[in-house]
Amino acid sequence: MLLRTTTSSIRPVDGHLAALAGERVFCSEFRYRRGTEVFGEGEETEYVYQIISGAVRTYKLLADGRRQINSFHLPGDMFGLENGATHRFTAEAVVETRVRITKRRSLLETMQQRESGASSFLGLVTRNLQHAENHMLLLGRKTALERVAAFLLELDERLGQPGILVLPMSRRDIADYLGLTLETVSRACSTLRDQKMLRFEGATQRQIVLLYRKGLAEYDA
Amino acid sequence: MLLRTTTSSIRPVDGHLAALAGERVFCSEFRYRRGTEVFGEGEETEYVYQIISGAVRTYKLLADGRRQINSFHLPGDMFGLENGATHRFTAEAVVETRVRITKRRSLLETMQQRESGASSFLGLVTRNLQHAENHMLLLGRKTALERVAAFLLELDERLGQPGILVLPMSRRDIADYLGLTLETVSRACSTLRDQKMLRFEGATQRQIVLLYRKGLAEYDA
DNA sequence: CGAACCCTTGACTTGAATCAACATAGGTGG
DNA sequence: CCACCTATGTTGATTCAAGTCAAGGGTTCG
Repeated sequence: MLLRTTTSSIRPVDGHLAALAGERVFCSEFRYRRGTEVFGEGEETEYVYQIISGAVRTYKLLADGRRQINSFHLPGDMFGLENGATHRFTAEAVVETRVRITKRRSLLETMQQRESGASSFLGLVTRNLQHAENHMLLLGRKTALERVAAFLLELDERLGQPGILVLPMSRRDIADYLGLTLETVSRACSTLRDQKMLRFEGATQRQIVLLYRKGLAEYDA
Repeated sequence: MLLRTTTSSIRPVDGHLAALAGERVFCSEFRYRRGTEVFGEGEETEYVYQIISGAVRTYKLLADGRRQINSFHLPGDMFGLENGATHRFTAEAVVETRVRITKRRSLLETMQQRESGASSFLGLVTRNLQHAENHMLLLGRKTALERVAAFLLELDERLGQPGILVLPMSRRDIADYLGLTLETVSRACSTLRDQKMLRFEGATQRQIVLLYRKGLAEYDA
């Protein structure tokens, strides 16, 4: 699945990845077209990725095609750094996405030399675990409306622009993240719109303005 | 909630916890009555625990009482060791449970002195994350029958005695782990019994003999 | 301009939840 | 040892939240 477009040959760059690993780590930039795979479940964990722009989804599949998206990765987020030798899920570009790539090996070596590096790695895994724990509560016990409200608040926090969401992912992606169907997600959004908690902006339904975050937070429970 | 019964004063013991942390770490044994809290969400992470006998559930609650059990901890398992300063969920004894307790501080210090110690801690967090990832797939996308089949296979693997399960937890606990109601869990067990995939043994419904694990694994998908 | 998506909405179906009744186990105290 | 009580578990009847099926409109892009 190497549909990568190299936009710059191997060179040192600044930013989180480089900062985390030290100046001597060399990174390169790649570009993934929407829908292309970054890595697959079971593949060797050779690289570590950081998103420059765009978005990536990581997911697991059941034999009959049912999909569960673990998480969305947005600009600034690192992903693909794992303890084991193989990836436990698939990563795909949600939209045209630029990523910074580093050899896992060189990053880990640099990490081990530094106190803060090791705790960064642990911190990364811990943050993922924490997110997973909260998501299990959502998937196991929340209603459709609560899930969608929680999703909107989560993305609102992560996308920078408070109150204004430009979602990179489709309703189907959201559904597979929240353990729902795309129709149910759509209906929940419409319900929240009717309740004046949000408003669609512009031509598409992917630009959302949050009008009453307190109300959403109450749904979030 | 300090209903602990000290069965031995502070003394060194062998076993995983001690082995992991080195001989110099002092542990003590405690006993928790069924239903008593080991630690609560938000409490300081002062101790690390390892189960000698019994079982512990860790869970999160919503405001209205809905509960999601993250995981069950069985003899040999460590729990309560976290990166942050506070626990992210509550831990309770499912049945009368004996645990070995160590001061988190002394364990972590000993860990930091050892190469293998640090990687053990990371390994622990990674295993938890991996379990959570699989559980999200279950909670988000599997049917009731698939969930119960997966649960039985998971416990079969972890309880040592292959094919023979003596469940320490109630149907309600199982339900709150699988994102179902206790009635649905009960019905699923009955269905699997009618399909000759399992058999109840003895007086209670908590002793289960797996008759056809291959069939269960197919449900697991 | 047409084709492929994406999203919404309506009608209906269904899997699991809820409500309810009952059986049995296990613990307690007389 | 038995009578009682509370926990727990099963099963049946019914309801309901979310899934499925279907139609139609809007955007995007080759």
